[in-house]
Amino acid sequence: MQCWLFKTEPDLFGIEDLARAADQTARWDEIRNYQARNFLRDDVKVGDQVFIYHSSCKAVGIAGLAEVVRAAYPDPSQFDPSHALFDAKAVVGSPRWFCVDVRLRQRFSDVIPLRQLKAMPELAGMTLLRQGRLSVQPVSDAERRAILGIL
DNA sequence: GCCAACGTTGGC
DNA sequence: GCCAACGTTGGC
Repeated sequence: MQCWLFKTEPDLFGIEDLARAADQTARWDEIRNYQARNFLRDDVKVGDQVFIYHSSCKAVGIAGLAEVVRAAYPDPSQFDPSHALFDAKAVVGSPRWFCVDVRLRQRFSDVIPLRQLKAMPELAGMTLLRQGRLSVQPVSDAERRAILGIL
């Protein structure tokens, strides 16, 4: 079992939306970054755990935990001309962008603030803290335990 | 709103 | 393949 961190802007889609979704399950789509895409397409598997991270908002940090319930499939938004992220270069049968489905497992009573994560020596090497802009990223076992240990 | 860091595009 | 210009992310 691999663990991941997925970023999202809660003003657009946050953990509250995931909690309200049917079966608390939602498509994790609209990823348009190749490094993130490659992780989604090649490495994210059913049963993997996912920390849900809220960015660009008031309470920046980790909001909860989800689980992958469907592995990579073509992101439909790339083929939809009315969609803001429509990709004219994407070809059905040879898609560029992928998505997965996740189900909520646990909504943390409080968002774990980014500030607190930054202060933890165990997380000093974490991708989140080292690489600014990556919306799908692996979390090591030690990092996962350190984060869950906060709860 | 600012701005640093990083990714993408496109001319050559 | 280089690199300048431009666009986006995302914390503050």
